[in-house]
Amino acid sequence: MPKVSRAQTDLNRVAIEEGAARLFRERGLRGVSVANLMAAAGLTHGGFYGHFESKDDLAAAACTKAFRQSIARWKKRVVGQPDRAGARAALFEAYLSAQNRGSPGTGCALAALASDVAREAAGKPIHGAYLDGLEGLLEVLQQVQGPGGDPARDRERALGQLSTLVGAMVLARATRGQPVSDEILAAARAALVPPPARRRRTPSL
Amino acid sequence: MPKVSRAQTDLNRVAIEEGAARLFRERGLRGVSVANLMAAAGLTHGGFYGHFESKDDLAAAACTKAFRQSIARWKKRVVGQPDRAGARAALFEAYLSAQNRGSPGTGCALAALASDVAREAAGKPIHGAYLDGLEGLLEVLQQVQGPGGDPARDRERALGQLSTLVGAMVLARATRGQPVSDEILAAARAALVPPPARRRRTPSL
DNA sequence: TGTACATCAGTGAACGCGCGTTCACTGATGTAC
DNA sequence: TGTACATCAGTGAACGCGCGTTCACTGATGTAC
Repeated sequence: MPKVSRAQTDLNRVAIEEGAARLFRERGLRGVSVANLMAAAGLTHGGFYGHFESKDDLAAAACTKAFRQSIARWKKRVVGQPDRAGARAALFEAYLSAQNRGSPGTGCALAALASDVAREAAGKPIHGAYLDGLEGLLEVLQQVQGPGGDPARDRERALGQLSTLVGAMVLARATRGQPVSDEILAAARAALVPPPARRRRTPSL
Repeated sequence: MPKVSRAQTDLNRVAIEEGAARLFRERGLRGVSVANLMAAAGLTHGGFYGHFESKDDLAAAACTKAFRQSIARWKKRVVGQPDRAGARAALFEAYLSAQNRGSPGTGCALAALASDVAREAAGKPIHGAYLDGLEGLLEVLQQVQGPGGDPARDRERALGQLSTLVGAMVLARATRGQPVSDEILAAARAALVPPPARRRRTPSL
């Protein structure tokens, strides 16, 4: 039909979404133009509206995609841990790493897009995508609380931990290159990972 | 000299900075134009460069001003509290309120500008202003830790608390209007203000 | 299987618009006498 | 105190540029026979 096969068209759409998921997290919703987004997929800007209704439409799709990546990564980290405390420690240490700080484009959308979503007009489609993503990450974290807590208490704990994780990451990124940036990540690890649990992570011969 | 007295010129500069401190926090550094900033002070855009070298220059000045406002407010809240735990509780409850969530323009610059500062190029003047502001707020929080902790431990605790505060606020703002937004603020209060200290705040007849 | 043709994904010029910054000009203010 | 004039804060048009979106066009693909 067109200059490109249907299969390639589908691949192009995926490439646009994946590039957008990375670029929006790196530079913000207003820091990337439609032309930038298409160029990242090897295309020119004119074809954009064959794939998406608007930039807002793609922003919501990219947000959903970014959260799916994070949720899958969190679940993968959780399995294979000996217990819930170990699973939490594994999540927190990975989240609060210098590597995660330096890679917003592949990191947590919760931290990367929070301010952008907060400033978007109320009706924009990204709000729903962000909310769903938050609930998805929260569910993973909630299931490694306890043991023995009631679900409401576990959800509250998970929300508190999520706040600390996200706050530490946005502050560490805003102060990148300064000593305090590392201090922030270390302080959040100290607050979230109790010393006994941390010691247990080293092989106990 | 010009159409306006020297005294009025100084007042105009202050008005531009104060409007900028509010607008940048509300809409982000790229969400406000020079024309918007000048209009907020009742002026037209052409005169901007008589006051500031560039938009980046004003952004740094506005950031410093915003932090000064927050630091003064934090200090004011701390004095008059019976003890350090009470002072922390007063700070946390005020910070994690629905009112603060709804007023980013007059709220904490740490939360409002974190993502914007993280995305600014390394050499931009706002980085220094943000760093100084963070240290200023941190100092207030550090001095109400303990009692009896060593300064390094107090600083670490304060950085952890700051992370939770900022993370809860950016997440609550990103989910404004949804039930989870209130849940986040409540969860952060539960994590930061221990139940005994909370109970002590109610008048004990 | 081979051919003729309709389809439509992608291209690139163009739309109106707002951006940060510059600059010739204005006219009330501050100063010199 | 009154007058003449130099100063410069503020104005608004203009600069080149990039934005989101539209659209006439292209030409390889998929289809009908």
